[in-house]
This record gives sequence, structure tokens and C-alpha cells, in this order.
Amino acid sequence: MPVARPDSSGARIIAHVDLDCFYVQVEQRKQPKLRGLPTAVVQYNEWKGGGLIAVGYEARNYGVKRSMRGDEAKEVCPQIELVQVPVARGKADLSSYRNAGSEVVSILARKGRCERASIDEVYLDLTDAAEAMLAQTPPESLDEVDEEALKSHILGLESKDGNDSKATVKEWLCRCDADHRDKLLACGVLIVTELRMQVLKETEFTCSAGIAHNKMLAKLASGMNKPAQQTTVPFSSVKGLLDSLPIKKMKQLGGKLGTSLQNELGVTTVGDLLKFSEDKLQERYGFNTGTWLWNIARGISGEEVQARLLPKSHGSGKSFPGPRALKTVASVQHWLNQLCEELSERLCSDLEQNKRIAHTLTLHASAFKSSDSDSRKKFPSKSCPLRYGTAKIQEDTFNLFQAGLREFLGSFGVKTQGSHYSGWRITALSVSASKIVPVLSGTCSITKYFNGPDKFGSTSEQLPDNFIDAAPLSPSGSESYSTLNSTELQNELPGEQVWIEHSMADLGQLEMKANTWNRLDPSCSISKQTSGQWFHSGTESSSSLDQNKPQNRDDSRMRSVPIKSNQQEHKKSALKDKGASSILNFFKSGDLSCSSGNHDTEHAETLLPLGDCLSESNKKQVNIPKERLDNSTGDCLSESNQNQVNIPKERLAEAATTSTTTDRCGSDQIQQRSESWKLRIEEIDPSVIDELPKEIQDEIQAWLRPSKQPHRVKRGFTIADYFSPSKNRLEQ
DNA sequence: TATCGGCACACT
DNA sequence: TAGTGTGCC
Repeated sequence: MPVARPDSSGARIIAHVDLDCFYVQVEQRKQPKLRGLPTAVVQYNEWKGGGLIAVGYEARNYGVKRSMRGDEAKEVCPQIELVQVPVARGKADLSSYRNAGSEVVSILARKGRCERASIDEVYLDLTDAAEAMLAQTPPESLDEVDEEALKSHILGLESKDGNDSKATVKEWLCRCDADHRDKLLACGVLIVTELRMQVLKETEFTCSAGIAHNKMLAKLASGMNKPAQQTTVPFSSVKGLLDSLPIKKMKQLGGKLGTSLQNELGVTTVGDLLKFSEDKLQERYGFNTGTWLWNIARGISGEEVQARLLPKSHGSGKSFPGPRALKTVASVQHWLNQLCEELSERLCSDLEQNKRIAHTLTLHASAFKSSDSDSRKKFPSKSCPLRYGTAKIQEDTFNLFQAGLREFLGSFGVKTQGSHYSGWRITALSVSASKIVPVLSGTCSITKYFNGPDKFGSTSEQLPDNFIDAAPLSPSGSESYSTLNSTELQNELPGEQVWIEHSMADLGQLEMKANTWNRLDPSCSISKQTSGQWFHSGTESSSSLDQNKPQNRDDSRMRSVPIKSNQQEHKKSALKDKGASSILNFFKSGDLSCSSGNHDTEHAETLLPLGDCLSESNKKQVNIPKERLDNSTGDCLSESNQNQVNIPKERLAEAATTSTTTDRCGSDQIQQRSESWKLRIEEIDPSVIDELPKEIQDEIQAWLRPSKQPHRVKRGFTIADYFSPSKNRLEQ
């Protein structure tokens, strides 16, 4: 249910930017020959030609609709070009669209607070930018107004003389006698025009936009003139707009609430809501929703544009409609494993690129029982703490499924442990990761963690659970992102002290349990298979269920003998390291993914038997021959900067919005890679080490007693030296 | 029990 | 918190 927010004081300038039939545009950019042709994007092809998920404007002109199947679209428009959504692991893979969306976001974020509302929609708070423009170069002072800006639609303007021709628009934009709100809005129009042109120039994507004084109105406006146009809603036009607006067109009212308003209160337009008192609406729909309804009827919406460029959760799901419903535990496990692989890969990318970790793993399923009266019962969602590493995610997810299934089936659950059909069918599965928090830096040192809980003092209270701490950033290469961090580091980085660089660690968890270490020993870190322990880390029941699914189990042998299911999967699945790696590997990984690019090839190879979490940019930076990495990277390899934006930490988003890096070749990535965090090893409390799992202890001891580790560092060399090949050689 | 897959958010 | 439900694209 929607909730009312207090309206903020002062006029705000809010834009809603919507990419036009985005998936189609992405595909047309991939295949320029499709430009201008009636095109739609379909998902799957087996049944009735697949479902349309995006329809280009040319195809819409033929009557093609998104609700159609591919076959139907062909009937309506025989020449339509149907492009299939990429498929990976047997399911739709939307990553190319996510990445394309990120490109756009990083451009739009330059001008103000930016909220990524969906894969193809963004809200911007341009108030500051508009105020600045009004103060410095107000529209009325301009001799020329950009042609594109003159194509804007100004709601209410056309009614005066029947059109909103360019001359009229120019006059409106440049009025000297306009009130402050309209002047700001005019600035917003110019700013958004510029942004849209920039998006087109840099990404080849067109978008539509709405400019208004709040999110609700901006959103309404962006849909009014499409594609590739923009509409603004002056304050004076709000009432006229809402009075005649069908209630279902209002965001949040397209579903049951809107239906209820229609059926129970006889409301057909938003304006009709004005007839009801706030009390009445609250009485019927609750306090919050009632107030929200009362407000939106008046064009009031205090909802802020959140500074959020990254998603708050990641999910991977698939449906199994009709006869494709899953009937055996083995098939469920197979698909869960596929979904988990994708999720794990995305989590690793997020960690690597945005320095964020997710804390909760959730399984959703839809099911029905064909037999009894319970068949309508919902399959319960289940969640648990998220442990990084594909194998762990798969294991935990399967356990969640089993728990859910037991509950779903009630007392009969026990009998379904085998793979025999027991009257249930699974029609959809999805795995998601939520509670994603940034890995903060600067608030407290990682060393405090190693010094033990007593030294956390009050700072620990400020930390999120499982907080990963980080000392200041590496001095090299972090220009625009953080001069602050850069200088901090210069002060804190003594020449000869012992440092370990790392990119990530679940080091903030105060409970010093083995699990702490297991949670973040991701398959995205380097995969030194320290023992066979991970091989058997699955559930007891799983081994018998996977007999014909060889690609899904831990097996280090698989890394050199990949079993490929299709071309696209090949590279990623081939060398997957699902085993949990040790903390040392973990730190090594961090070094590779975060330190600056002065490693020499020889050293990089030494450190990089397998680099699951390396992005392309990492590879470039560490100078590893590409062919080597292509043969050794695994499930965390990010081929592009998925979800990566120029602003790695949300709390710095505002400050960083001036960044102008959008180079697809990865200069922004390099910038981010330049971050690294350091650990002073002599500060590790020995008693803490004792509590760690044996293999971790061994490795830490290895750091502390380097002479006992051949092929590591000479006594007297620092661990930092070991990880920093440009300075010192490895002992050979 | 063929609209897919994926997000956000409110409520309890 | 975990789990449910709604709603949007």
C-alpha cells in the first residue's frame, strides 16, 4: 500500500527519465540492421513463439502488443523481427539490459541526485542544478535555446493557442515574468534536454522524460509523449491534469487498490478523489494510504528521490508453466543450482565492482498439489543468512527448498525426500539476495576486528551486522573518486609496515566463529582448493539427486574438464570454483581486484591460478595475458561492468555525481579498482587466530612464519611485498 | 497450474 | 526477523 510522505518545503525540480522500449533499443544497438524495422524482444521460443517483453514503436504501429506471444505478433505483423532474450543456464539472462541501463544511469547521475527506479527508469532531483542555472544563466538571458529543448511539451501551454509550437515553448521557457517555480522548471527542461542528448550521444539510446515538481507528476509526464520526447508539468497545470486522469493511470493505483477505488467509491478519475475527506479515505484504506490518496488527488507527493544507483537486491528466477512444472526433487535441485550460479555471479560482480555484500538469501517458489484440497496453499518463502560461494548458496538454497517443501506438504513431507513424484509440482523458482550493504571504509579499521571484540568499543554499534571494514584506500589511481581517501592514505601508509591488501572480508562479524570465515570465502576469490572438504559440502541428500547433472557439483576436476551445456555457458561454467577458498586466497583475490596496475606478468601469474572474480579491467590491470585468464576465470568473471556505476558508495553518491566517466573501455573501473584496503598483520590478536578453522589458522600462521612457506616471501620481506611484485621479488 | 523475470516496498 | 502481498516494468 502506498504511504504518504511529508512534502518537502520549497519547489523541487524532479525528472523521470524512461528509456523507450528499452530491450528493443539494446538489441537494435547490438544489431543496427534492425533499426527502423518492426522489432520485438521475446523470451523463449518453444511455446507459441515465446512471450513478448518489449515491442518497438514500429511494431506497435502494426498493432503488436506486449501481451502477445511471438506467433501472434507474426500474424499481426508478418515482417516483425523477433529477437530472443539471451539465454544462459537455460534461463533468460537480462544482464545485457542491466548493463545498458547502468550506462545510462551513470550519465544521468551527473546532474543531480539519481534514483534508479527500474532497469529502464530513473528519477533525478535537479533542484540544485536548476537553482544554479537560474542564478548563473537563466533561460531568459539566453539568445538561443537548443532546438531539442524547443520540442518539449509544456502541459497546459498548448491549450492557450491550440499548439505548443517551438516559438510558444521558447516564450514559455524564457519568460521574465514567470514565477520562481516555473523558472526553475524551465531550467529543468533545459537540463533534461541536455541529459537526454548526452544519453543519445554516448549510448545511442533515446529516452523520454517528465519534468515536474515531484516524482509522481514527473512519472506521469514522462509517459505522455513518447518516444524520445519530454513533457513538463507546470504547477498551474496540475489540477487540470489530475482531474481527468483515469484513476488506474496513477502509479500505485493500477492494481487492486485502484479497482477498489473504482468499485467501492465510484472513483474513475484522480479528480474524483477530491470528493472524499481525508478521514473518509483513512477510514476505508488505513491511515497512511488514506492520506496518500488525499494528497495525490491534489498533486501532492513528498516522496524524495533516493540517491540510489544500485539495486537493493538481486534475484534469479524461472517459471515452469503448465506441463513443464517440476515434479522431482532432482529437477528442482538442478534448476536451483542454475539460478544460484547466476545469483552468485551477480553477487560477486557487485562485491567486486561496488564493494557491497548481501546478507540474506531467500527462496521463493510456486507450487501446487494436484490431489487434495490443500492444492491452493502457498509454497512458503524461506530465507537464511547468505554465505558467499556458489556451492554454499546452492547448498543453502536447496535446504531452504526442502524446508519449504516440508511445510508445504505438511506431515507428508518426509516421504518426498526421494526423487519420486509425490503429487506436488513446482511452477516457479526464484532465489534472491537482499540486505545488501556497502563495505564501508574509514569508520573503523579492520585491525580492530582482529584485536578482538573488546576493542570495538562503541564503534561496533554503528556497524551493520557482518560489517566489512576497510582501512584507507590505496593511493594510486584514485583520482576523482576520492582525493580525500588518497590523502588519508598518504598519511597512514608507512613504507615498511606489513600490510595485506584485500578487497573484501566478512571481518566485521563480531562472533568469532568458523562460520564467520566461511560466509565470505566466495568462489569469487581465488580458487586454491585447499582440501577436499568442499567437495562434500553439499547436503547429504544431494549426492544421490545429482547423478545426471554433472555440471552442478563441486569438483575441482571439472575446472579442467568442463562439461558444457551450450556455447554461452562454456566459459563460465568450465572453470568454476565452487569450493570455498581459504582466507589467504581471499586476500590474494582482494589484492588482484583492487590494487593498482603495476603488477608484472610473472608475478600476476604466480598469484593467479584461477581468478574467479576478476573483471576484464582487472585482467588488463594486472597484465595477465588474456588467454591465460580466459582459461582460468570462473563463475565470477564479469564481462562488463554490470551494475557498476561511477559512484561506488551510495553514501558518497551526491558528492560523486560530478564524475563524468562513462568510458565503456573501463576507465571508471580502473578508478574503482584503485581502491584497496590494508590490514596490519602484526595487529592480529593471536588468541583470535586460535578460534578460526584449522585451515585458516594454518594460513595465517603461514603469514606469520613466512620462512616455513616455500615459494612465499623471504623473512624480512613484508606480506605487502609479497603482494606487490613491482617492489620485491618472490623467493624462488 | 503459460505473461517472464525482476525489482521495490508496506505490513505484520 | 521472516514471510506475505502488492504493484510496477
